[in-house]
Amino acid sequence: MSPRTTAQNAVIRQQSQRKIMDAAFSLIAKNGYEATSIAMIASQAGVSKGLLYNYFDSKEDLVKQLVYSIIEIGDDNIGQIESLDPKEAMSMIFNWFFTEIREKADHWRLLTALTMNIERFDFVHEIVIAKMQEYVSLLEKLLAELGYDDPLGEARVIAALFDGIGLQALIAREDYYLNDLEQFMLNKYCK
Amino acid sequence: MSPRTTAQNAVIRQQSQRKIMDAAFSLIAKNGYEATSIAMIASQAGVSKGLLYNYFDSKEDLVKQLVYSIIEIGDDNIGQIESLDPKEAMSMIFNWFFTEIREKADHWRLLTALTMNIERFDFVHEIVIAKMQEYVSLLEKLLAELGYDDPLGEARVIAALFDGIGLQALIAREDYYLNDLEQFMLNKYCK
Amino acid sequence: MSPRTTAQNAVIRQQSQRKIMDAAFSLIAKNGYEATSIAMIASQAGVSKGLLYNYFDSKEDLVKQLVYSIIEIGDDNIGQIESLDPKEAMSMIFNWFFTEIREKADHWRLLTALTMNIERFDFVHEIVIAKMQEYVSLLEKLLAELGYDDPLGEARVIAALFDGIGLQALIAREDYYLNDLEQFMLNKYCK
Amino acid sequence: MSPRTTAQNAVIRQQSQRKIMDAAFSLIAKNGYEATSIAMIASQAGVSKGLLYNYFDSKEDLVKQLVYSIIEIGDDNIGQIESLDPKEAMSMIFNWFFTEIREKADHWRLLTALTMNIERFDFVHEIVIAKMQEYVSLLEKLLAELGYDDPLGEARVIAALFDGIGLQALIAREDYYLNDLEQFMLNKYCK
DNA sequence: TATGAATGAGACTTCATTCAT
DNA sequence: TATGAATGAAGTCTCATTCAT
Repeated sequence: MSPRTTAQNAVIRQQSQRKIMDAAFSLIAKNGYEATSIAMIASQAGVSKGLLYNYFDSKEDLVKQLVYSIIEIGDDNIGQIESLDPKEAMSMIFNWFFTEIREKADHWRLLTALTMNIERFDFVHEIVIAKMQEYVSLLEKLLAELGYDDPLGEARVIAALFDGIGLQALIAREDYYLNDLEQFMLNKYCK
Repeated sequence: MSPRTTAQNAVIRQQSQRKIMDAAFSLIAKNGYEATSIAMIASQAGVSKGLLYNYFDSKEDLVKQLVYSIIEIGDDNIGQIESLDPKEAMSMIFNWFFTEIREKADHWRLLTALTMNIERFDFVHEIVIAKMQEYVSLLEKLLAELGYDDPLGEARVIAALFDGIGLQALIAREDYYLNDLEQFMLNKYCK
Repeated sequence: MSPRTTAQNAVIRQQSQRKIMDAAFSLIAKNGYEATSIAMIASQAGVSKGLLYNYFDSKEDLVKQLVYSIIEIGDDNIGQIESLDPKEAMSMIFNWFFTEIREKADHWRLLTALTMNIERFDFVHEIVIAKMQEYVSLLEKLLAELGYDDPLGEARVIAALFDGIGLQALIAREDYYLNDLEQFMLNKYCK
Repeated sequence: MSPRTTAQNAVIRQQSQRKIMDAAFSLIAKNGYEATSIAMIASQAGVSKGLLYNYFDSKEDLVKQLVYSIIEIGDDNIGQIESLDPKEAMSMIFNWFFTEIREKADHWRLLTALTMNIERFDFVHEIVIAKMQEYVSLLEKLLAELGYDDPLGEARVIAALFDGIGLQALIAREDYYLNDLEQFMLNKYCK
């Protein structure tokens, strides 16, 4: 019997990696990094502990790859926005944000949880801060075009608001008044 | 050696408990729950590990008591505010908030970090949500008195803003533009 | 009930350390470093695995302390020899060596085994080489005084002989002809 | 694709086995038995881990076969020597020994290292002792013919010397005075 | 014959907790 | 009240070995 082909192996490898990363993602998002053990991840992924180390150098490495895969997904949004007229752009940003919060709550949860762990995962920290800066700049530009008195101050407030809403949504879950907040903000900034 | 009186013992007990909780607080706020060991706490408190278990049933119990003690400290502020005129009250709340962020960053850090660990410390979760609700109600009342159109919506925004600013201040540390934000908000809501 | 006194604790600590080091010593001398697990050491010492780490930072640290304790024991012999007349001195060195081989075979075994592990325990390596050099120098001096043609060459031969006999004794155990060799060498060099 | 003939298969088998044993040899000689993993051996041999288990029952079995193959290589030397005149024979043995030490240091290293692991590889132990005995007998015969007083004692000394020099050469590496020792011994025993 | 993904026992180590004193 | 030596469960990670292909 001949051995598996390279292509077959590639498929198998990718499937296993996917299973492990999915398990790691949901568990860490729910319980945090320290409270999630390799044994739990392997068990939820339906593989042996050992296999995990075929694909990731360490628990830390697994989390890093997890973060990178999440970040990549969210990356291409800003470019599209720059060309729109300011009001539409604002409205699009808000829409994007609330959609994100609703549909990818776990991404936020994971990143927020890891950001707290500054000592160990300062690269997440760096990334998150950089992202935030980027959004503040974009908002500032739009708000200036819309004629606001203090566009930078206002942009910072909106950025803080995003973080706060994200955090609250994370904590409150089910019954959080996301819709109300969204309406309120659209009225305030995009009317 | 005459035995200690009951009163003396009570004093000793309280001092030891205080030392332990202070040590636990500063260590956990800095390094997180999982990264802080009982040995570290006992060592920094200057007591033995054994003694710690005279006063607290477990590490988890110690953290619970810690959280309760922090929450209590912050509790008596709301009462004083109710009697003021709305503008002063708003201004006082903002002032209280920014002072809190500046001077008790560690309290925030601890609570936020624990809140992430929902599975294990869901009581923190409950408390934090209840507090938030309380503040939203107070703000709503004040904003209504100040004639805002949608006082509830606005109150929720402010509450989210507080959380967001708190989170960002936590993450960004040194160079965060707290002063600018404070001025901006005072201008906006208390002028 | 009052806690143990410092002195009591010191005794307890020393006893436990002794038990652990003795167990580690005999097991590693017999099986080698890699083939001896912490679990085996703890079990033979009659303590828990955890206790071992109260006294030693790591398995490697345990071995280092083991080696240092062995080396210290053997250290004070050379000084006493220098003052004797050459023949007596030679005889004393031989006597010391054969006694050592006979009575502390396990010391030799441990050091030889670790010396093989150059990558990990190069400090043993260094120590062993330095010791060897020291002995060669001493022997050279004595042989020169005894009128040998090539005292350095002869000293090197004797040093190699010591190592060879040590190694063979290690390997052959029970039935090795140590006595015969001792007689032969005393006749040859100290007559 | 016509199936391979039995003969072709035999060739392939032997080549693969050779590659594996060569890799195992160089790695274990360098790093020791425990520090050399099956994965390393397979990788250096350019075959899969699975294939290795087609030819060897276990890691231990691989090492055994390795040792046997090394021993066999060294085996045919003694026969040739018996017919020479004693002085030439002695000189030849010495020459053979020093050549061995110089050019096949890795063989020595491997055997010595394994010999230390008596528990696990006692067969190496047995073999080495038997060899040693054989050489002692041969030397004794030659030394008797050369008229030495105590040929057995002298033979044992030479055997021990060989072991000692081998060990020291192993430990000291680069700067060891092999040449000096060789000259010294040739002068002493073959002049 | 040959591959390498997968397993699982076992290695070292940490740490909350207990208990004799 | 107070100590700290001792425990043991659980954590991360390694690696010889198996097996479907």
